[in-house]
Amino acid sequence: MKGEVSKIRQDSSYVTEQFRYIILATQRLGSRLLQEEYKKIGISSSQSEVIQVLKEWEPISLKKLGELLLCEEGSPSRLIDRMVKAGFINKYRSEEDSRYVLLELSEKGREIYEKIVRIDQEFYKKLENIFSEDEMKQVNQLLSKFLMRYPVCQTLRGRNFLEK
Amino acid sequence: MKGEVSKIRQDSSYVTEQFRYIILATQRLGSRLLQEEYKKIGISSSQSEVIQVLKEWEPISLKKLGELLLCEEGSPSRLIDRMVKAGFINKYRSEEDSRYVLLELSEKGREIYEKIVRIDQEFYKKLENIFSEDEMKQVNQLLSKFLMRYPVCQTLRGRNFLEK
DNA sequence: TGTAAACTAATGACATGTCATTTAAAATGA
DNA sequence: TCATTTTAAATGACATGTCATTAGTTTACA
Repeated sequence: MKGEVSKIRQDSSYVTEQFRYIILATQRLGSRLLQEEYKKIGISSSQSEVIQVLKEWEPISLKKLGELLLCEEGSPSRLIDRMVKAGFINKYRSEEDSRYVLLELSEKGREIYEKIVRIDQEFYKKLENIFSEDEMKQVNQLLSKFLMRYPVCQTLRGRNFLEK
Repeated sequence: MKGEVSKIRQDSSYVTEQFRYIILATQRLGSRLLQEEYKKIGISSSQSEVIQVLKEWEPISLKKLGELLLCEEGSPSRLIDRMVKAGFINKYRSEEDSRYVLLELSEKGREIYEKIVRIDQEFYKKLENIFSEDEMKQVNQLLSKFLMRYPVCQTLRGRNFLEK
């Protein structure tokens, strides 16, 4: 029986395949759990990430934002337009260089930032109930070996999630 | 300076936040690297997953497929329609129960399956150059603690990526 | 000084993922 | 036997992610 055969595979390729899908599943599940909470305050995960990056680096250009975001590459124009429309962000052209758009959180954006922080802290508590700090540190260090070989490590360093 | 402050954080919440984003970055990077390869043979990651699931479980209903896929929940009608259109999959109504649609790989689907396997094996070799088998096993076991608490573990067990 | 190159942002087009709703078929129960 | 409930699939609507192209501004260089 076909399903049965793969059940007993223990070759390294299988472990690697398992690794790949477990990382995928973990990310998706984590993302879904957070989306459920963010939805209650009327934002998406991507918007949450934008708000947190703005809180820390505002005012910031669209390009710089794009460099710091994990959720999208390039110029996140449409995501930002929707957030401007929703009232979370103020956007204006730079007076010094009209190529640049500058972004900052609005009052509403600051308010929702506080809610995001609470949601994230609750989510982190859930994770901390499952994993010890050492276990997470170990995973962080191990996966960093992979991440450091690619340009995404710049984004992570920019966000202080990876050391130099 | 705001960026500086978070750089020296070592509290557990920070480790957890780091963990969250490193998992996200790892999944996205892995996904992107694979997409680059899959693109060369004219498919997407989701289509690749569908083809691999069909190869192993065909013929299969849309609903069953949806249960086994990590890339989408519910009834993946549109993804399948595009793959039927592209010639990878044959689709027909069940004679026993017309609610069911049954799916199987076409000849073209079988051919591309062989290419997918090669792409995946190359990708796994890359991962195996970075991580030892023990390291990946450890990550698999650790993240399983999280996955097992949620329904996604059924999907993973169905795919033989999680033990009972 | 004027042109070309480089840079930033926006847009087009499409696939994907999510959530809700609708449609059609089968099962259940009175 | 018929009405109701359940099930499987399809569709609507929207946000997101990707890749390519376009438009406008600034910089560089001859």
